[in-house]
Amino acid sequence: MNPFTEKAIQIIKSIPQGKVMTYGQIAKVAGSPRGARQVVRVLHSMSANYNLPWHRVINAKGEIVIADEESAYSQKAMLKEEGVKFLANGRVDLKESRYDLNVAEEDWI
DNA sequence: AATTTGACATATA
DNA sequence: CTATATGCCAAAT
Repeated sequence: MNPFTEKAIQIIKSIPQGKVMTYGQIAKVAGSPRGARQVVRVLHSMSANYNLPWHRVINAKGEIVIADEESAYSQKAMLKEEGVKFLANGRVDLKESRYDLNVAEEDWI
């Protein structure tokens, strides 16, 4: 694994309940500002193995754009359970629920 | 090894 | 707001 993937996993695991992060943010913090898609891959591929809270990862608009409707529905339900605020549009309130994370490099791994 | 593929982002019109 | 285009990089095939 490259550092990016490792960091991405750590970051995702560190997202607290009631908070969400965007793909772009995770990628950026993990070291690749344009690696949003890798975050997607990491999630989908590693979620089963690493027990990642994939449901706390959404796109930059706060909208759930997941291909699987069941997954999207579950995600929304879980987020609501955790206290994430949803707007009337069905979007997550990023202003309130986005988890801004600053990495100190050595703290990870 | 080479090519395709993604739970996407950002820019531009 | 929608639509189209382009970039991006690791995992999967």
